[in-house]
Amino acid sequence: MHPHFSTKERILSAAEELFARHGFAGASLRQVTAAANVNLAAVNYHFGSKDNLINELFRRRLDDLTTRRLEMLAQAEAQPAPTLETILEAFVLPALNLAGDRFGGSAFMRVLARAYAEHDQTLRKFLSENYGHVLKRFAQAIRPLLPDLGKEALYWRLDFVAGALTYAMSDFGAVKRPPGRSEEDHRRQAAREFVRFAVAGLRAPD
Amino acid sequence: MHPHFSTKERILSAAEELFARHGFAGASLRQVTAAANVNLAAVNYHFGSKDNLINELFRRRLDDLTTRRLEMLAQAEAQPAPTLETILEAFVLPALNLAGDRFGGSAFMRVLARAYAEHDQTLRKFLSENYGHVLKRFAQAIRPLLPDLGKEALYWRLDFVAGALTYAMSDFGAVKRPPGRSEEDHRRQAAREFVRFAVAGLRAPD
DNA sequence: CTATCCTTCAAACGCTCGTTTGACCGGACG
DNA sequence: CGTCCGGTCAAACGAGCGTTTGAAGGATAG
Repeated sequence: MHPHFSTKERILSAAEELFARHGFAGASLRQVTAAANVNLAAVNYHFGSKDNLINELFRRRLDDLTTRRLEMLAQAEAQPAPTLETILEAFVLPALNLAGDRFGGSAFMRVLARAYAEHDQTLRKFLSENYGHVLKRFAQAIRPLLPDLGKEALYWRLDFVAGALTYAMSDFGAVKRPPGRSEEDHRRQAAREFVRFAVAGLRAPD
Repeated sequence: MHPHFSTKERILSAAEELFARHGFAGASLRQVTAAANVNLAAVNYHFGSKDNLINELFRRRLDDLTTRRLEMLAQAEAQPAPTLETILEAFVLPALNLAGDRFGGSAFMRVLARAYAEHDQTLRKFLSENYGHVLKRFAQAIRPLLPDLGKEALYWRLDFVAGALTYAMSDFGAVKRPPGRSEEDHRRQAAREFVRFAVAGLRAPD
């Protein structure tokens, strides 16, 4: 990789870290450009506005993430007898790999958790229009594997699963990484625990 | 709006709604005081600062919530053979009652969801210092009922349970109340679905 | 060489932010 | 009566906000 990062890339990375830490309204463009060692006006030159910078920040990561998720889902469904585990792993593992990305991936996961809590219309509209189909696609894949579950009960539980995943990704919880364990192992452990928990919860008798 | 409420209460309620919608940094004191029909300076007079207003906002709801949770937990443990279901109900029902509170309860749940995404030190420190003991208390109660589960796995799963509950109860979940059903019944149904899901998830093999 | 285009820069534009100030009101109390 | 005092008020404070501007690089093409 080229040792020198472009102005756009440095802005995106700095914004990712600062938005993760202080929120979209809480981190200013002056903080972002200072952290990126870039002139203040560069944001409006390259991205047009702060709102659009936020959109591009999501696009940079989510395009790749959704592609990989749908690829893994297709692989899972191509097998003769798809299991709930493999489908949930298709959802979780790409996010896990992104979170483990060498530069900024985990910061992006925290930004994503903020986006879920965000009720502001602009960002929610952008995300649901561009990436809303992925969740529906996974819901369709899970439905035939839980034939005894009522439609309403399934929706309840998918809500619970989404909440638990978001919560786990935002790294706020009581579980701290033990001193002797690597960050990589900690994430892998989280994914293992999550899939096990979610599968059992979804399979509970109606 | 509600002229018989005190200035402090009107500020807290307006702040709850606006912080839920726009975040702590995204909603200004001018918006809050305008919505509360109160002078701008009233916030600093009654609360000292915006940060402290946020703290008091959490204190108003969480003091009562944790008290009721611990009361119900004590009742569950007083029975000859406590079950996972009754213990989880002690955690869930008070939160659901709060969410269904006639004025502002659901807005507070959305604020709470934002607090989970918040990585800023001030709010996190306040919450963990004042209310962190509750989750530990429930963990102690649940532990003997899941003797085969490792300590770390238990904490992971309680994290998932708390996250699922929080996100399910802020109103951006998929499940809306059907027209023919009362709010009370809807809440009861939600509790049933959640406890069933959470019990199965906790009981998953380690 | 000059001309062109893309990018960077310091400076400034209105505007909104959280907070502070000092005056003013109205009931309580001697 | 006058004094006090918790509460409310309009106004202002300095700082920081997102965005815009116009000039200045710097590489490339003719």
